[in-house]
This record gives sequence, structure tokens and C-alpha cells, in this order.
Amino acid sequence: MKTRERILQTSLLLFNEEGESHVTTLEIANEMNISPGNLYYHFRGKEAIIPELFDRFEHELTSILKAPIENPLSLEDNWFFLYVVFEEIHEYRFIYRNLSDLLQRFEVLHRRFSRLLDLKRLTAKAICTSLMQKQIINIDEEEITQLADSITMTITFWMNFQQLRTSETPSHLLMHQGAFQVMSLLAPYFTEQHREFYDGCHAFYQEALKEVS
Amino acid sequence: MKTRERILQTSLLLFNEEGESHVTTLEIANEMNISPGNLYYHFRGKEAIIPELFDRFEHELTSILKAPIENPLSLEDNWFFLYVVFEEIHEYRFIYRNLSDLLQRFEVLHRRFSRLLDLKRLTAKAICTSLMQKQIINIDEEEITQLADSITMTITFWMNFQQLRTSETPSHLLMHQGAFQVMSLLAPYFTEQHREFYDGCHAFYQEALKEVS
DNA sequence: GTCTATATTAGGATAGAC
DNA sequence: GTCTATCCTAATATAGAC
Repeated sequence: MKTRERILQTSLLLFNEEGESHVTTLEIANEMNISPGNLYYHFRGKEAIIPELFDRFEHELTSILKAPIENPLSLEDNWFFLYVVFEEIHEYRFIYRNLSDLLQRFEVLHRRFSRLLDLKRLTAKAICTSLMQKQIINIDEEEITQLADSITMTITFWMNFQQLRTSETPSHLLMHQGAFQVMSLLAPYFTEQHREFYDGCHAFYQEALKEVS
Repeated sequence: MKTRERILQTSLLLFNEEGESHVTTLEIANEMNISPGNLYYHFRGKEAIIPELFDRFEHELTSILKAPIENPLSLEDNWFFLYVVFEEIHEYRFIYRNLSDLLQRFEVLHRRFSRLLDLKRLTAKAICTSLMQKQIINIDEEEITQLADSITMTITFWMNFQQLRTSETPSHLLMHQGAFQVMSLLAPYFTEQHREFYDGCHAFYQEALKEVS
């Protein structure tokens, strides 16, 4: 693997583990067994590494989020979809760890992150509308906006939130929890016939919980 | 006002405005027109100021959150209660801006913040249970946990979330939005007779929105 | 209690040899 | 491309006079 690529990989790893602001250029270089001078040959510094990692995240998450807008998901696929979204966010969790700070320092990224949020909302709305058309859920047009906002916020902050309470939860469980939490936002809107699907989610989630302990 | 107290006030102001990590001891001293040496006479540095600000936040928020556990609120008072909670969080928003970072640096505060989260959940549950007993909402016992989690997350992250999208929203509107967003989590559970209360919240919120633009 | 002046350090960054 | 050596800066922290 090329040094340039290794720098990106190592940075991502360290940023995720220790928090971007605590990682120094020297630490990245040491971890890779190269000299700090060499790192500076490839990148002008941390400031140059971060946008490039963000590029990747933006690209990957965008393509994930666009899928359900273009082709409606089956009811069951929603769970899988949510899991994949959480997985992607987890892979670049350093961005979310200190969101305000990061976006304050990089004005460009702020606009781009906002657009990602808009896309999350759009996707959430598309999913709700599709479920409504299939008469799986029953909800007023007006309430959809609020619901989509709650879903978007859950997608954005759930793992952060959960880790504040239980810092040692294994990551795949965090994702299951997140997916279930989103489902529980939809739960009260499920029609009687599809109620059992939500119960299935609940059971599935309980199963995942047991496996851990 | 004593210098010591002025340091705390000024720090809070600057932390909230610029983000705690960007504020230096020198900047605090300059803002107050005292020397950095003087600041160090009163506090060992930023590391000593932060826990003291957290103390105050913890104390104030705890007493706000305990109220509805001890005496159930009337339906209308819930809105006011939520507003007050958001107001308090807003007053110490620097804590929330870079939560993970802050709690990573101060291990002691991590535990204390977790306890605050637990109290938020407890309060949310108490409110739901009380509304259920008065037959204002209708919800399964099992679903209350998820609902309380969603309320807690909204209380914790709503203003952050909202500011990521619209950074220039005036603060009192942020609080109204937050309160309304929490209400919308309860909305689908309202019984037919109390449905109009939620509509009232909606109208009230729209009113607040108009005043701004 | 408050000031000025100065010490210390960590991290970011570059020059120049190989 | 990579290394070593070195510089620069911003921020923390202290000493000692008033």
C-alpha cells in the first residue's frame, strides 16, 4: 500500500479511537513508523488529511442514502438499510464525536455536512411516504416533517448518545440499537396488520442483546 | 463582583461563543482586562474553571429535572417545563458542543454527566407515566422505554442538531422548536379528546416562527 | 490581589542531505 | 520518497515586584 494511502488509513484509525483533536502529526507518523517530515511530504498537515477523509465519507454515505429515494425499500429491508447507515457513520465516527468543533474549524465542511443532513431528511421522508402509500403506516402529511426530523436526529446522534451511557457496548450492538430506536419512532404509526413487524424488530433486537451478555 | 466570580462568568461566555477548546487563558484574561498572572492566582488554569462551571450546571439542571418527578405537571405545564430545560442547556451549551471531547478529558465529569442523562430519562418516564394515568396518552408499558430514550436524546441534542442546519436561529426559537419536537414524539399517543392540545402546540410554535421572520 | 516579565513546552512546520 | 535536524509559534505556567 502506498504511503499516502497508509497515512489516510492510520489517521482515520487514530482519529476514531482518540478523537481527532488529540491526535498529532507526530503520533500518526510514529504509529506508521515513518518520520514526521515524510508525512509532511504527502500532506500539508492534519488540516489536509481531514477534508480528504470527509470526501470519502460524504461519497459513501450519499450513495447509501440515495438508494431508498430511487427505489422504495421493502418493509424488511428498512432494518438492513438503517444498519448500513449506522455502520457507515461508525466507520467515520471521529466526524461525529466533535461535530461542532470540526465544522467550526472547516467552514467548507460545514456546508457539506448540512447537505448530508438534508439528504438524510429527504431519505427519511421518502421512506415514510413509501410506507404510507403501502398503507403500512398511517400518518398525517403534516406530522411527517417532525417524524423525519426525529429519524434524522436519531441517525445522526444515536451512537454518540448511547456511548455516553454505556461506553463499552460493542459496535454492532450499537447499530442494532440505533436501527431499533428508529423503528420505535415509527411504531405508533404502524397499522394493526403490520404491528407484528414491529414486534419482530423488538424480538430481533432482544436476541442481539442476549448474544452479548 | 469579585474577580473569581468574574472569571467564571467570562469563561462561560467565551466558552459558549467560541467553543471551550478555542478559548485560551490569555483570552479570558484580556476580555476581563486583568493579567494572565492574576487569572492563575484564582484558578490553576482552564482545567480548574471547567469543573466549577459544570458544578453549577449540574446543580441547576438537577433541580429542574426533579420537579416533575416529585409533583406531576399539568398538561399545559409540560411545554413550559421543556422550555426551561432547553434554556438551562443553552446557558451552558459549551458542555454540549463538544461533549465527547470534554468528557474524555475529564473522567470525573463523564460519570456525572451520565447521571444527568439517567435523571433525564427518569423524568421523561415520569411524565409519560403521569400522562398515561390521566389517560391523556395511550401507550404500552414496553414502548415507554423507547419513547423516554427518544425524548432524552431530543432534549440532549436537539439544539446542536438544529444549529447544524440553521446556524443563525435566535436562541428562544431553538427552545420552542425543541419543546415542539418533544411534543411531536408524544403526538401519536395522544387520545382523541386531547388531540387538540397537540394542535395547540403546533399553532403556538407556528406563531413563534412567524414572529422571527 | 494584581501586575510584568519570563520560563517551559508541545505541536506544527520546513530545510537540506540521502 | 524518506530521513534528521532544526525552527517557529501559541499556549501554559511561574517568579517576584508592587
